[in-house]
Amino acid sequence: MQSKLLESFTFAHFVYAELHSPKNESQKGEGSHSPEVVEEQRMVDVKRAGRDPETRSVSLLEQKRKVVSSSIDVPHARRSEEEVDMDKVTAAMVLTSLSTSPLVRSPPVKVNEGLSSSWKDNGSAGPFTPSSNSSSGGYWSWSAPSDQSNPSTPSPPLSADSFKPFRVPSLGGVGGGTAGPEDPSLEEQDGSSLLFDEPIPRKRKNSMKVMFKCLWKNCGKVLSTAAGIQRHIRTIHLGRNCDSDCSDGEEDFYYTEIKLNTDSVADGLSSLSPVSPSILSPPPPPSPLPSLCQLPDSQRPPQSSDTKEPHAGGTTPLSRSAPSALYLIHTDHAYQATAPVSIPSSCSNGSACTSFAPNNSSSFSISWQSPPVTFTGNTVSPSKSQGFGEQRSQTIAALSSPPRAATALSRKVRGEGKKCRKVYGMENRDMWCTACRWKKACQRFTD
DNA sequence: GTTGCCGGGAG
DNA sequence: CTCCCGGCAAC
Repeated sequence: MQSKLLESFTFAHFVYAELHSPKNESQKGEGSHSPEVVEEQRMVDVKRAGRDPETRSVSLLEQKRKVVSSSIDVPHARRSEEEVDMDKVTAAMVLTSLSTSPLVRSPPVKVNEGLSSSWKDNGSAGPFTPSSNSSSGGYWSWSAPSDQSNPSTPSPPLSADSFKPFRVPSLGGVGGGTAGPEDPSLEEQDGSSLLFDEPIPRKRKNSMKVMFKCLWKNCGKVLSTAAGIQRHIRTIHLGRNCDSDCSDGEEDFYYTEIKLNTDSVADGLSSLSPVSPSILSPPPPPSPLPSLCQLPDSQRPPQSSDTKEPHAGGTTPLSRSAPSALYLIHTDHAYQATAPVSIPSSCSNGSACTSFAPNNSSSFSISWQSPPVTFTGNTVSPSKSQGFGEQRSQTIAALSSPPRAATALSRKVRGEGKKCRKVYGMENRDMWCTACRWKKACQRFTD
């Protein structure tokens, strides 16, 4: 493994190898390091692929989404011109690879752990340890601080569209120089906390489903993955047949994220949309379980707060040729109109409902800025001249909201009488009525 | 903190 | 369907 690694680092990244190879044998004693190795191998692949168009497709399939975070960090850390170029290429490739894999969201946890450990190792085993300075560390010392500054920045992959930021380098030619180091560190906190608080959350069906809707005129296609929608836009609307290589990220402006509350909505949507069921990926990872809200949060911020930095830099294409986003945005609100019904229930505990925080409404998320402007009630007006999208959405709203409202009202008030639990106690649980045993409404001592 | 129980998962 | 439990709201 090590030798392979070294080989692959021959060109631009011999540096990288230099930093690692001396330590590689000794540093492995900490914990789960196999992921690390794999991760590094992946990174190498990406880099190489950036250089070699032929290997690209192969490596793309292999590394998929996981490279993402690492690939963005590396350039940040060392900003040589080469690295910048690589950065662009890498970002583009990541996009491409993502588009080939609808699985983007499911497994980030494990990956991140591996990643973070890998980066931490980078930091700790870096050339700054006195021992390693002997060889070549001194020369590269300039890069080491940045290595350490963002050692574990794996947060991006956490979210569904976390890859968006990676498009950035290719967009504005950020050049790696302007990117502030603050953002990674900030993200680091969120990501890690989210990740490590609940390593293996109980699998629970999430009622939230994130879809991505094409805003192009008369299209309205809805896909379950951002990558998919990007590709759709790129190929169908932007007429670009080439890979994401030649994409400048413009696609991002032509789709929007939709959050669907209920399964019924999702079903309705999926059945309405021309998406083949096979493309549909499972609902967003149920990972942060107590933080049902938190999950969507973590998905949204990357889109806005994180992407904001680059996007704010240049208010780009949106203005020039945004498709008839208007009616479609309206449609989106119609989708969201179902949200107010459920949001109180899921967010009333005040845990993490920052998804609608004002700071999130960056230039990117037009659709979030002006909530139910036109769609204020659950009432479905029997208007006949509805737009296609509108009509669809209203149907959906009508489908989804009533049950929600009903359930909100129908929570049984707590009975004041003693129940099995109180009467018999926990130790005599077998004497409880079955309902009590199953934590249902007591059947024995009804009120 | 405890208790009742809804919603939903597992089998 | 039974069995169980997370998590919420009321205490």
